[in-house]
Amino acid sequence: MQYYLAKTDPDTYSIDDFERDGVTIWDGVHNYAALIAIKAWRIGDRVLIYHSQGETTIAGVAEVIGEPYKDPHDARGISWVAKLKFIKKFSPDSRVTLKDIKTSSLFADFALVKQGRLSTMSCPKTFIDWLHEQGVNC
DNA sequence: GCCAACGTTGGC
DNA sequence: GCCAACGTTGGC
Repeated sequence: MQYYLAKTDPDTYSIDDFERDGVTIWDGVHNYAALIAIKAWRIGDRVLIYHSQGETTIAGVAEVIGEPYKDPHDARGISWVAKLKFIKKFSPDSRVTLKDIKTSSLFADFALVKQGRLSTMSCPKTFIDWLHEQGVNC
């Protein structure tokens, strides 16, 4: 089971929207490097849902429940999408922030820090271990 | 194939 | 709301 991270602008689609929907098709990813991550998603993998606006935080967790497929609505045939199930959201005052991740200085090589505009990425195991140490139940 | 111009994203 | 970073596009 692999961990990934997916960014979303909470003004467009927040963890609360996701909680309400329960299941969603994760779409809107067009960037080549980000698509590599989506295409690698497999059923049972976990995806950390990250808010990329406002307080930049890890807001919750999702699970991949459908194999990725080409976005039928993308005229150019570039984008891929996959079905995600809402698992949990973290209470707003206990969320791990981008600042926390940066100040830990352990993850300077992590794409979240190094490649600011990448919208989906895989998470190194060291990062997940660190999250667990922070008390993040993911 | 290169690179300038342009558009978009994300962080603040 | 602004702007830096950087990915993408288009002209050559």
